[in-house]
Amino acid sequence: MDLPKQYDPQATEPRLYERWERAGYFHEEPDPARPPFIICMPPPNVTARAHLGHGSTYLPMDVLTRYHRMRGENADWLPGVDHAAIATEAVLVRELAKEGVRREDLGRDRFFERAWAWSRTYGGAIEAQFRRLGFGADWARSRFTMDEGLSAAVRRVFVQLYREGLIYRGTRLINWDPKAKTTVSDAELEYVEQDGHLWRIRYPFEPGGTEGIEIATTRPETMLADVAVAVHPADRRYADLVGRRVWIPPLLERSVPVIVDEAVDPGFGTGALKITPAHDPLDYEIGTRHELPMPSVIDADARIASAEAPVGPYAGLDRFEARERILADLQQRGLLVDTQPHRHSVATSERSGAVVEPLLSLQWFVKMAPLAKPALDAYRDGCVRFVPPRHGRTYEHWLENIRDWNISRQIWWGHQLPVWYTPDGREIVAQSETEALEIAQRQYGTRDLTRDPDTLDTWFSSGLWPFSILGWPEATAELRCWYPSQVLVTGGEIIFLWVARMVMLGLHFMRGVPFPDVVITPTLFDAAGRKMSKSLGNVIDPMVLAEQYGADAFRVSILRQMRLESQEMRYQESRCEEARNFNNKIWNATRYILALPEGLRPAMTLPPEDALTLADRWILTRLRETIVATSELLDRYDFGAAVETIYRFVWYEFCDWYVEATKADWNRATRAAVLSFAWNNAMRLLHPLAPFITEEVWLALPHDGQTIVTATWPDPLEVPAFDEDARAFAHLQRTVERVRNVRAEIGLHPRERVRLDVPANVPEPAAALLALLASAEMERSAASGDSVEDALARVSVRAPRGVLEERYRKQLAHLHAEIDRGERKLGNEAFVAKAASSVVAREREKLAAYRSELARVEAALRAMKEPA
RNA sequence: GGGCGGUUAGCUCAGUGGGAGAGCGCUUCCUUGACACGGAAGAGGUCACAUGUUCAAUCCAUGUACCGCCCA
Repeated sequence: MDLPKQYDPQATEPRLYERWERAGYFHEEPDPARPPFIICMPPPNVTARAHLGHGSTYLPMDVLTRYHRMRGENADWLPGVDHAAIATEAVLVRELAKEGVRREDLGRDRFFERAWAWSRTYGGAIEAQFRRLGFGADWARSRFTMDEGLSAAVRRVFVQLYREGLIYRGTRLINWDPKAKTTVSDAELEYVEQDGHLWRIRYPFEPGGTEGIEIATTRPETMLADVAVAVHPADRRYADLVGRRVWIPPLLERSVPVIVDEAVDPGFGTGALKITPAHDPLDYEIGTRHELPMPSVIDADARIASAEAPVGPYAGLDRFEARERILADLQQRGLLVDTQPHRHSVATSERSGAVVEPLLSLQWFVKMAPLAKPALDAYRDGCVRFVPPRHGRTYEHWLENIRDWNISRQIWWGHQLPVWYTPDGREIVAQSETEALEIAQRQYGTRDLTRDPDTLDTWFSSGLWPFSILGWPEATAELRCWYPSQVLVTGGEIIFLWVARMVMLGLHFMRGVPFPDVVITPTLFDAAGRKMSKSLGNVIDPMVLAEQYGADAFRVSILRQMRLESQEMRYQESRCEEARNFNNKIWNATRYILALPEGLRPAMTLPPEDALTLADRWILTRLRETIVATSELLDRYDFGAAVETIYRFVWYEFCDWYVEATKADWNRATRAAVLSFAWNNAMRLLHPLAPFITEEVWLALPHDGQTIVTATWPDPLEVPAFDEDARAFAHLQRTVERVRNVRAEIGLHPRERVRLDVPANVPEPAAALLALLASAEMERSAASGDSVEDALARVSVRAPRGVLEERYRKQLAHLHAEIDRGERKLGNEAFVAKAASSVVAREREKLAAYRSELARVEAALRAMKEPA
């Protein structure tokens, strides 16, 4: 076989993936005879393109599914796409605007058709990218949150929760996104630090008066809707002002009372807080407590407008224009006392980036407390476990401070509420229009219904994901076998947005948690520790990396950096290069094996144990240990350590030592079988992490079956281990290093041979190996030392006296220091008395070893000084 | 303001109550018949700081400083 010197992933990867998918290796049917291993893919947005973050979040799922598939489980990774209501609608509205068309001109039905068409076109894009990265999801089962089945599940859940009293309609303070013209939930806010101002403003006791109370605010435009000024009850500065009335500037057309409330922070600003219940969450709470009126002065376009309070000349102004005008007027009236720069967090919409305006509005809500309780209990009872565990705190904290969830959105793309109204405003909630009409006829004697135009928050449908994609509410085999799934893998930022809601809804509708384990993956940053963002220009496109270095290299580069406990990960592109080099190393080791002159037998069997050489025994022992360690690490979701373990075995043990050892003549009889056996096993261990190159190599070597994808996971019991021989080989390694060390000190050219005196009781194969690996010529000297290890330690290098003497002196200094340390430690009565006996014993052993080493070095030094 | 995490070699990060580690980078040598996307040898760290617990602390506890994430 003639293989190129360098591995070419670009030519290999797409070809292999196509074959895998066509052969259906990623597809499974529910099979109660085997343990299930199910992962529901967090559905990426239909608008999304693969970015580096998908690497850290989605790669572990692929690794786990592939690993469990190889273990013979009923393993399936269920993919899908989310309809991303606000983001998609924004894209479509922009597209329409280019054609000069408004959403309303098109009409709801045609808009909906267009959104569907758009989703069909772009929804596949990210799945194609995932394929390029080697993700082995069961694409035939891919679902879209807008599919008919999933939509039916959404209606069913809405109707049931409504009938249970867990969904209601009411007027509450909500977060209004004035750009997207819709509500957004608390969880969709992003708090952005901004430079603003803190203005001190005097509210006079009399219009035109100079006496009054000073308040501090960052939002003067909301003054128009003020209904009170509040101070802390214990704040003595204002005690005698409580109960008085002050006039609201700048119009001075209304007066409001000074009240007390515990929620006021006396240390912030002046300690006096203006209360605007209709435009601030804290003020809303205070207003509710004190039963204050709640006039609104800002409309859905974020402009000043009101029928409930005078807004004077500001009517029609944008909220930020109004702020400037009001400040100017306050200044003119002498009511603006002070202006300070002030940095604070401003709530913005995650989707549109607009500054969110709290508004009072009639909306639909889910009553969360009754759903949160079981979700909290499930966590506390250990039915839901977070990895790493500390993330459980976030989950707990959110559920303990749960607030009702605003689920209605004023957009068209999404699941329209299954709610109809009679002409006199009674609400009917039903699975279908037919059912709604029946109810209307029966209860209210009318068939004149209007459907609520709002749609549901996208997260409402994703909350049902773990069972809706299995066919719920139909009683499918998938639902029976595959609920709950085995593990959820996702990013920390959606623990409450998504994870907690899935648990709540899973418990409520399926009577069980949707997954026992939740693995939270780290957030990706650039090498300098900055978040990746387009504006910073530091984003790295995984597709570019895959093209440049290969998908395997990209995968290994990410997985290798993942640490179980860390919450952030700095990505360095150099890691990708290293991983590519690693793949090239694998490739070339394979070339070596395939080019062995004696050839490979097609069957993958090991020679009889008594034929195995020292090196064979060592690499097989290490292989077994590596299999055990890798399996344990994958079971614990410790991907970084798993990669590291295999990496070490492949490069530093198999390639650097074993392959080199097989170049010795005495190793010829067994090497072909051991090389192909160990390499076959190593490829299987590595396959979940780097699927492509392992398949390519596995197919080229002796193997059983059609593909490594469904090959069995290596079994440590099928690999013989020889602990004692492995230790002897390790001693040989140390001896080789020692000799190389001296060579370097002498400055010997690599091709020049160094001469060694090797004690006669070092067995011939070991001596030959030593000579090969250290590039030495040996002469046998008298047997010495009572074990092979000891004899190896007595191997001596022939080198100029000065070099050796220098070397011995360094060794002596080191040994004296170690012996001194050990003697002091063992001489300490407290240590011997109180330390664990095993620790003391180990110290004694170490001391004895150092002493005999010292004797050996001293003898060598003496022998060298004696004239021959 | 609340919660959580980090500070170990130039960089990115492992790690353990008992002799400081890896990869990259750096220095020197090497086109040895798998691989220069390679091989060999080497330099480099008072494990942020302070106090405490302990026979023993980089590791445990408390505090300080700085950095970051999430939430309000």
